[in-house]
Amino acid sequence: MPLHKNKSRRRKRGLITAYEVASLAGVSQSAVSRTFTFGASVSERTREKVMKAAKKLNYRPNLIARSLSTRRSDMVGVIVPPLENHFYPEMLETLAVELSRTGRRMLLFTTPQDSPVEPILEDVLHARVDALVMVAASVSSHFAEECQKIGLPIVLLNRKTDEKSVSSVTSSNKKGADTITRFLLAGGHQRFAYIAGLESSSTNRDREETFIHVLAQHGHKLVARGIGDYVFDRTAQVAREMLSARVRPDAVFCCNDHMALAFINVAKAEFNLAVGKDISVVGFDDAGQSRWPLFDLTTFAQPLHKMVEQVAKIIDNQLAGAKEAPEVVVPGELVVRGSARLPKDGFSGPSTRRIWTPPTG
Amino acid sequence: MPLHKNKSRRRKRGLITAYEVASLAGVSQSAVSRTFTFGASVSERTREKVMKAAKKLNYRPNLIARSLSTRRSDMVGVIVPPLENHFYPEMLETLAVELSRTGRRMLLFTTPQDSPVEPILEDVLHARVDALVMVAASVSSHFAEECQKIGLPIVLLNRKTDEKSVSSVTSSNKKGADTITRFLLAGGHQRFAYIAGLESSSTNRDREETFIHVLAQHGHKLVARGIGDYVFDRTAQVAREMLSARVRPDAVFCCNDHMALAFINVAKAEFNLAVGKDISVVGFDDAGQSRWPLFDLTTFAQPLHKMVEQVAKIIDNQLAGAKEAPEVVVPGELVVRGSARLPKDGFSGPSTRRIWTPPTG
DNA sequence: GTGGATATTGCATGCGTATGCATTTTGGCG
DNA sequence: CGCCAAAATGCATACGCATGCAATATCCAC
Repeated sequence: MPLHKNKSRRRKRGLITAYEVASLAGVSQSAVSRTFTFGASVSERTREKVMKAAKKLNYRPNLIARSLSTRRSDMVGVIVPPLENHFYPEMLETLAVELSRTGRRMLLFTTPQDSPVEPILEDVLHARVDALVMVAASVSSHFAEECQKIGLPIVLLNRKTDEKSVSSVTSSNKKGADTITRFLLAGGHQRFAYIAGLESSSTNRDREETFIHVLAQHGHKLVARGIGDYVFDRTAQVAREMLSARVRPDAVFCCNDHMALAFINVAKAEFNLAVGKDISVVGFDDAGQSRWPLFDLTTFAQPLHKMVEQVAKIIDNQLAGAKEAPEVVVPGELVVRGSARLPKDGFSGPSTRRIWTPPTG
Repeated sequence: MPLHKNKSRRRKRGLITAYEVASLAGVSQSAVSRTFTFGASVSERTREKVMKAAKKLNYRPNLIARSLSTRRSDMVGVIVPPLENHFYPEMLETLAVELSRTGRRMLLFTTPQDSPVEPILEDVLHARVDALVMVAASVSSHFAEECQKIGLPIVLLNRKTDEKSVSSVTSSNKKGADTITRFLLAGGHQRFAYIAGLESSSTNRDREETFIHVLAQHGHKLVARGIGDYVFDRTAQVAREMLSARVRPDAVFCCNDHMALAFINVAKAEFNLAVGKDISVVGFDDAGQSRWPLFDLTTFAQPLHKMVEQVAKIIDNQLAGAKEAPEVVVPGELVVRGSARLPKDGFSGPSTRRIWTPPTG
């Protein structure tokens, strides 16, 4: 059956290859490869011939094949926590831009609420990414070792770890919590409450410990504490209980903006409170919604761009052979809006963005 | 020097290969490959030997190499619009789960506000993804042809197109707008306003045209119209103008929830209006924030999961060789909350989730 | 012009897996 | 125990590109 013999490899997905371009351009496949490899040695004349042929055939190097050959995929695995907290979509977008800027692509993995990351990590490993960014997640020592063994750089974003082989980028959580506490104290508050995120998270620990500590230094302790687990609905429930209690706090520090937003929702909509007057609420992150008129949240801003830049830099260094896994802490600042009563002084910055720093001394 | 002869190629990133597993298991590399290829022909005995060796060496097939060989990357390119609108992070998460469920990984590309997708598409193409999902974006005919030529399935999500080679999944925009309009009419409203998204989007066209049309059928026309471009700040500005105008609308249909939230923010925080009483605001999507106490937004819910399931199904079919590019429309429903004055009747559904449908006839 | 240094080029091979094909083994049945 | 179909296995090669190495071509100074 010669009919079937039609071996014209009708490749459905098979695109133009370097060989075909080489053939059309009258050069070797190597020349084509070199034309598309930055820094390779090709004469201008050859390059032009190749480019012309490539354009004509609409050729682009097959990145899969390139990866196999170079043993680099130029892909970075990114693991994100539940995106309900809008700070993370923002981080994700920032990360996407930054990775793209450094010539890498992003393989995204999400983690459902309350579920462990471990199973996902398996997937990520086999995808042959060049590096791994874990947003607001932690790593087991087992996995950390595993990755170190195969030379896969891991960067934690918005979390820290004790693993020496794992890098991390956070903002100054302790400094932030310290500033917030002093800000609330300077505002003359008396009854402090804390709403915790996941208690296992380093971020929560740093912020809460500092809050408690500085309060204690000034002779205060919490009148209430709730656990929101970084989840809106749980936090809303905590808020209801806290606002219904005999002793109602007049200053609530929420471990992140997302929970602060939940708190404000309940305070305003269900308890008809004037937030910023009847009760002060502060958050941490400076997620976009904090600027929404209904929230107008005073919060310690994490410098998203700088943090993400650091992530990219760490990845670059590690892939370039750096051995140390840095633990980067980027400074943030307290953005003052209307959700908390104001101290008399300590303000700075342009009028559009009010920054507060504790009085020195 | 037998010592040095230990040619154990200390590859930095090079992991265990099928050959090494084969060697340890005492079989051929083919056997190893077959063990890890679903449906391949291997005896139970061989499989066990291989698995044992694989486990011992911590081996997993190199997906890059597999892709090169099979000409399938099992990656789907996903292009998302700015995530400021929280409906999209939700969609993204849903999509991530669904893709993962069907054994695919997600290569994510974001698009900055107000910038064209075209340049990104180039990137995506060269990444050798098996399919492309474009969320709330449109395609040029040029690109559509290009993709069809190389057999790359494209699915638009939350947008339609005239390109016959491009699939799309949307919810019933016209039905939704129709229901919303009748709901507002049944609620006895008199002065209608519309806030448009990007005027070039099919979604906006469908919703706006239907709104205008049904209003006209009942002898009404808009008293105001603004363009929010799906952007919070622009919408807030539009809201300010609209609420300051001589004739203030009593029913505002926002083309999506995100803009409705912006509108409510301004109405409540800046104009001190009781939304749902002084003025009715409805949206479209049922983004998570719509349920927040401060918004309590009445909105036409797009069935996120079903839509995403359809996307996965289309991809499966296309990769299995299907030629038609379906245009799927999934039905949604009006979720009634407190942001708009209620009609007397027409309600159904469990008490926890109030659904309204226009009275028949 | 000439020699030698330098830039360019092509050849051949490797990256790690999947798979067609030929061969061997297994299993079922008489 | 033998025979045949079916299952299992191994061999060899392709996937598309990058790159070390050796062979040429080019360039520059003298």
